[in-house]
Amino acid sequence: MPMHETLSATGIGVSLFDLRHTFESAQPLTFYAEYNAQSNTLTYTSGAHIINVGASGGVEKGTLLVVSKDLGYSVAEVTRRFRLSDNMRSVYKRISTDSFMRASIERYKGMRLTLNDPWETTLCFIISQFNNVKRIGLITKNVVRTFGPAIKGDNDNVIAHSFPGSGDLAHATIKELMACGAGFRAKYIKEAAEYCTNNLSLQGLRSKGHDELKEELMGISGVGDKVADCIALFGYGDTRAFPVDVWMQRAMERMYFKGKKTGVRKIHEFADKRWGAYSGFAQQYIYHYARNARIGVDAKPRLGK
DNA sequence: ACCCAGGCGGGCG
DNA sequence: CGCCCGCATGGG
Repeated sequence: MPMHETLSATGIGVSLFDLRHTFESAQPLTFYAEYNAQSNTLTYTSGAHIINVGASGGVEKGTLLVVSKDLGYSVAEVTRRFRLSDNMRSVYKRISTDSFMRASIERYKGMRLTLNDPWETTLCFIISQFNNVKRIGLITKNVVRTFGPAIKGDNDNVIAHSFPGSGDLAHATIKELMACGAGFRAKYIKEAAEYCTNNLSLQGLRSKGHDELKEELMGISGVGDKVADCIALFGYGDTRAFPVDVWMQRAMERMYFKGKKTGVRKIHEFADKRWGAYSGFAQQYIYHYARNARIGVDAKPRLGK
């Protein structure tokens, strides 16, 4: 009879932190974590660990309550995952380049970039292609439930699944992946899993610079320029990365190119010149604002002064 | 019914 | 190179 492991908890002081905006801004945790808006709490897995995070207090100054069976691991995990060492005051100073950016920062103040496992990020964003946020989450959770190693509770009952590693998916069949709803991405998922298990060490790319990192990532089946930017940003913390999806393209054209059709290359050049190593932060604020305000679809954004 | 979604691979010019 | 097309599927 194993000793009953009890949960323990501790609080971390945070400033300029908003759990809801962070969760809702279509980063990897959006696709496989569980968020409770009522209690402002988030539950997710990290390896075989189950982590519970609750945010309280204000956005300017608040507390992150961490609850788990292994506090040492979990506090380190939360600190890394939510990039708590980012000084948002200086980030905002660096990306407040115009009234649109100031409006987005004001509206989504405290939204953070997250830093996730490279393979988890790769899988999430292969699933993301030509897809919408709700269905990305649906498919990702199906894949986790189907292929992720079981996490068992005190009664030996399955209470959750770890995120499946590339090795767990390398032997998946197309049929099984289709049953998860992956559609035409099933082939990409299988090929990417095989490649990242047998031919490429994602962990080994951590020391690469922006350009070489993207180039290596684009060697993975189902990973093109945009998905490579997402993996670089959310999986490696490469904040020079500036993913341009359809929402970003429309918003950038509307806000910075007088509404004219503009190629992704030009948009990248513009972002790099304007925000440099902070482009990834700028991107997240532009993306989240654009998607919620439906910029370029059916509404005009209201700008601050 | 119709259009769209955090795009990519492949084929063609 | 760049351009163009098909692609599974469910939400709005």
